Amino acid sequence: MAKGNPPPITPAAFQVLLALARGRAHGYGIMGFVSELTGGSVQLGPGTLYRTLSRLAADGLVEEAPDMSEDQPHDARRRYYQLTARGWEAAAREAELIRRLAGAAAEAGLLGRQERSA
Amino acid sequence: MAKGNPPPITPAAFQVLLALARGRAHGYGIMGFVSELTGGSVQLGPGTLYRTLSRLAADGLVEEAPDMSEDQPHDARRRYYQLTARGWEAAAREAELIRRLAGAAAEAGLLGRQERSA
DNA sequence: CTCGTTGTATCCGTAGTGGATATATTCCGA
DNA sequence: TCGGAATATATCCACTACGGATACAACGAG
Repeated sequence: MAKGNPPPITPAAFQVLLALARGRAHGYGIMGFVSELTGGSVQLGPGTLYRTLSRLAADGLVEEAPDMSEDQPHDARRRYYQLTARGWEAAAREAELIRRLAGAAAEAGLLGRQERSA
Repeated sequence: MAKGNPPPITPAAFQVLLALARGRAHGYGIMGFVSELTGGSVQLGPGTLYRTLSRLAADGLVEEAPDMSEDQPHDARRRYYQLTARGWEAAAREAELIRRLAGAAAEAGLLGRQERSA
């Protein structure tokens, strides 16, 4: 599972990691979260989603969670996933890059001139 | 050139648009800018760069600039590009999305807990 | 029991990416 | 001024990610 060199994080993979950073979730829930977060401008199809999940699991960045929903009636179809420690690190690394891009965009005047101290 | 529906902005395309948002530049300069901005974690190969530039130009998001360097000895090889109005809008739209992702990452605790008012 | 919905999984065509290669121009040292 | 290294653009090819279609299992409502 765990590989020596850090595998590259694709855009879709980051969306999944970001969704799971807020807590464990199942595939369908991730789809909804991404669509909602991005206002519908990013929509993961089932193909992309489940293949991405499989690849992230194979790389040891996410792992299947034992399904803890006690208030829900327990849906046997759902498969819950959560971040591993390595997954969290990878997500944080990528998030830092995203933040830098957003900063550069702000400096270039692309954003509505947010208050930026520096 | 200009198309009816807004063409999707690929990751590489956004890097190029972001670089050009700071001012006109030539291909090789864009490569260096992207590599420097991202600390080397993102590197556009020549294939990706020039194909992306061609596609952006065909979509009317960038256009060739007439080369205005007066202090430089004028290098005839260089081809300068700059954003069009539509290119700026597309870049701004994409930058807004990036900013939202960064915000979500911060809320999830992925970033080093930057000061966020809300 | 039956039907529509939820949820997961796989397949396939398309497109973006990255690296190698080719070629022309400029710069610099001998 | 001659030649070689570096700069800069451009194209080609293999690989992989992506998106949509499709299939199928399990749940809930009537």
